Amino acid sequence: MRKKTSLKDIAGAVGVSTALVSYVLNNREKEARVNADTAREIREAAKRMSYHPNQVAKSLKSGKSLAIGVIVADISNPFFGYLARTIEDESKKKGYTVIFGSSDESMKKSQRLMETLINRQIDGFIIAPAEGTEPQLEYLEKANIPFVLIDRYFKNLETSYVVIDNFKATYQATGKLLENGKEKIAFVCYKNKLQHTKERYRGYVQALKDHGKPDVKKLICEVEFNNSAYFRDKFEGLLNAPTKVDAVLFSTNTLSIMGLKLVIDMGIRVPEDLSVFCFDQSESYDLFYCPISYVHQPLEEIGQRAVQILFDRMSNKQNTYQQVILNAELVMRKSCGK
Amino acid sequence: MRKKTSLKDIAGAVGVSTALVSYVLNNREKEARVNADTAREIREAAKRMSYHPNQVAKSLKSGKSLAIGVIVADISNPFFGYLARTIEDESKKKGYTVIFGSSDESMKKSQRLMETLINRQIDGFIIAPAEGTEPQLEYLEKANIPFVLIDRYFKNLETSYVVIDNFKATYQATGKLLENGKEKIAFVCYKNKLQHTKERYRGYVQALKDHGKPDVKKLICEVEFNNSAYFRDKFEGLLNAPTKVDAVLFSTNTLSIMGLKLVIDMGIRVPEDLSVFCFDQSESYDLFYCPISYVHQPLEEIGQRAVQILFDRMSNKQNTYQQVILNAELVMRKSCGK
DNA sequence: ATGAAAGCGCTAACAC
DNA sequence: GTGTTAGCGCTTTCAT
Repeated sequence: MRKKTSLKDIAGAVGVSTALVSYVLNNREKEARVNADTAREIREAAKRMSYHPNQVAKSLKSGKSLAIGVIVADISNPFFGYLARTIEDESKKKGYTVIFGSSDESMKKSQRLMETLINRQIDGFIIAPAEGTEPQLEYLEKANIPFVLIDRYFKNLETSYVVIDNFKATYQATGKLLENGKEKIAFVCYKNKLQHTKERYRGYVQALKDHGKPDVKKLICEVEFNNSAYFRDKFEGLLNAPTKVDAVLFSTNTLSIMGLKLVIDMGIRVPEDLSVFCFDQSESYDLFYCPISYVHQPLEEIGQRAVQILFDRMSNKQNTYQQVILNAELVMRKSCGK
Repeated sequence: MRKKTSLKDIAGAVGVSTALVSYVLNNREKEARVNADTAREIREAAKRMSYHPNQVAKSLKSGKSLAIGVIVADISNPFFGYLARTIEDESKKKGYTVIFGSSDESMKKSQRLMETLINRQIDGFIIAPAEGTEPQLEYLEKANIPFVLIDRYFKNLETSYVVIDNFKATYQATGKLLENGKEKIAFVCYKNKLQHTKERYRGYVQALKDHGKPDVKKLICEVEFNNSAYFRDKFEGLLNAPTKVDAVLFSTNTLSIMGLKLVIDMGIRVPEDLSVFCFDQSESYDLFYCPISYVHQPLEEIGQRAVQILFDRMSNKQNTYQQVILNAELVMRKSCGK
């Protein structure tokens, strides 16, 4: 069993042309008015010879790959894993295959990934874009390859996207901590120029300002990606500083986890010594000794909407940009004190 | 900018044949003795016209897709997410694209996934096989499509695989609990016939038997996949039973997490009231109020070895089956009492 | 109701 | 050194 069965093999076996076989196996026998008996014979032969249509040949012919590319920062991060899973399920329903790739927030890797997928004639993209990837998106635009951004977007680029209202999310979370009487609320975020990062930052700052606390410089801890040693230093420094932080708001799930580990290591008690507000979701928020309050993103809806928008675009049902801003939900637990 | 540039377009622009363009852009100008100037012109034109080789056409021609398929239970489960990430990175190094899919431990979904990927002319598979998928693997074998199993394998099927010594893992973990003086050690596992499940079960039972405790019936909690209500009932029942369990060994990460949540809800103190030993890895094992002991699988090595074996097979360097059994590592923390 | 044939983009054997 | 051409497996138009 070396070689795969092709349409031609079946045609030969049944004694008809490949055209007929093609019609029948694509269930288009009616419109092609194929004889019912011939059709049956073809189907039987296909089954008997265990025929599998060659999607590569189909794609070459049709110009459609029936595949979409999904670029996230890291598929092993549960945040993206869950998003990816939703996208996978949703796309499968429409007969599409999904090809995932991790960019590690790197422009270079994102570029390579995108090229690979473009070479594979991907029909569309769903992307959580890394910093500085605007030109890559502009290229997609120029090349007329539909795409939808998730999680982040670029202010100066008109695209479709599905994100949450990040400003509101941190504004409200900070507000809750303030309501609970916290005076020195720290904010931990990544250092980058991505829209979602900036919005979360703005939301936090604005909330403090609106409560007569414009002096935030010493409360903010900006750290680099993929550098946990740096994070440790920086955050430990903040907690030990004379500022005497009494609450902290983490702006992503990875930061939250790293932060909580350090909190344990330092023997800091939550919420007695420190109130904590996290972001995204994690099993750990339930398992930490003090149940963690967090900003919950509707990942399933984000994935579904992104797929919907992409498919509308790909099928030309919709050729305007769609911009969806969803609300995050504050899940209140004991960790933000009282 | 509607249509993509093809070899022919470049050939036309430069005024040469497509053959030359093909040689040059595949860096085979030497062996084809292409004029250096012509080569330069071709490269320039390719760049100028932003040429991207059509991988679909290449695949059709060559019969190789330069893609491998990876089937796991659920890409959103960090265990598989991490494994997937390793496989992605490793494959990318060799110029291959990876297509992931989640089977949800369902034979049907696994079957559909496999067909989709076969239609796409995938060059090889890495699979964490679901229960009852032996026929699917036999089909791959017959169709001469290379594959490597990970995490699980089938005793009655000769295949390549990379797994851990599951018997030893639970045997040793149970041993540690016994050493710590635990008398009634419960075991929580999924109810299925997969080899890794059975081995973990056997390891636990054997350890108790070797310590003169052959009576394990009342200590074992077997639960169904994707049924957390069922788990809750069953496990809560076990903890409340007159048996008075003083330790519990969970046999997967998902069971561990569900179990720990219940332990918290029930107000059981670890390790005072109950010692706990978990499986796989999770951020939560560090963040639980009592650091959790666990059986750690070398995920990175599993992924790397699987990719290596698959590529050796695909390049015909190796046409025998490779069976790798790695050791898991016991990470000892406070949760297993003293 | 069915078949012949062109062509999707690319490679490679062969001719010149 | 370079061009011509067949063909990978499939779809689809046009004859018959």
